[in-house]
Amino acid sequence: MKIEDELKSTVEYSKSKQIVLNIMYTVNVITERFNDIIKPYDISSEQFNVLRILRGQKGCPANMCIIQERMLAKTSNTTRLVDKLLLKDLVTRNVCPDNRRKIEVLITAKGLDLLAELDPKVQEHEEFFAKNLNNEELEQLNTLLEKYRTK
Amino acid sequence: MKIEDELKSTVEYSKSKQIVLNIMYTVNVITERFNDIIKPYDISSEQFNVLRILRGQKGCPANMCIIQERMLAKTSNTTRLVDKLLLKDLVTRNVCPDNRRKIEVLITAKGLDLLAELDPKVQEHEEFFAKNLNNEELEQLNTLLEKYRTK
DNA sequence: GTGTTACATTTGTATCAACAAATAAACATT
DNA sequence: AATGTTTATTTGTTGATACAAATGTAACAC
Repeated sequence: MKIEDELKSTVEYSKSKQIVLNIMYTVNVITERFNDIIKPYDISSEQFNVLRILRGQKGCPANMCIIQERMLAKTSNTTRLVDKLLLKDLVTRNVCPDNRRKIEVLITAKGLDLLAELDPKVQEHEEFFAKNLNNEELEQLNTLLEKYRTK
Repeated sequence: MKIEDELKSTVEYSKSKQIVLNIMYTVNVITERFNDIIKPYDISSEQFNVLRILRGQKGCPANMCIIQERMLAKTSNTTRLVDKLLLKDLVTRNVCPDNRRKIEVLITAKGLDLLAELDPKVQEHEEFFAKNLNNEELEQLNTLLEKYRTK
């Protein structure tokens, strides 16, 4: 469905405006569905994102800087995100012995269990939309997005 | 730049995960730049969005339902968004005489002036990214996004 | 070793978003 | 005309976000 119709617009947008609104709108569609998935598990999508980053570290502790640069939304407050995860025993947080300015954050077994439980649901979510495109189209979309955001 | 590199990932993602992260990341890149533009004007991007919807009404008042269904983020609180615009004299709000459950929201001359001032900057913003793609690629990207989010 | 700068993270504050519950008017039914 | 139902909007509350300023630590110059 055209973006003008999704947003019930009476006027047609320029190509470049269409793209911006189209991407923004698509994110909201994706996010809405994703939030439904993780809602029963009592974590936010950004908290989930941090957990996934920590798992990606494969046992190697991550400091705040590393988490920040791997997060989707760079403006999020990493400290308070980790605070929340700490309260739920999904991560541990310790001052780095080599450099006391740094913080070592690690995912716990409980955190890993939660991710393992979510994995199939998250995969299903990703494939729910991806199944609308064939393999070549998926490649194209990825490539176009990469090219689009070049600064 | 590949999404894995943007997010400094050590592992490669599945195609479907790439798309989700790619779209999410691209929105953040777009939004970050857009917020820089509107920041000096002391309105949020959602407030700007509501103003644009109201201008699109071409003098015809919009009620809350109409605004809501045309907004990008359907979960936003329209009442309080309009509150903020009202405080800045960018819109007017009146009870609809025909149906007192409804509210008639109109953009003011001041609101229209603000939009007129922002128009070239917003257009420049949209074209900043769009210029990375040729006309055919822009079409393709729009089409792929539409197809992708089919439910 | 003292002072300066850079780095890593936290905290304060004000604003904004999410979701459920509440209100209030219009419409339908008997 | 009283009753229940639907529609349109608002409000309460809790939690998240954004940005600036503050804190504490390390590194380096001299």
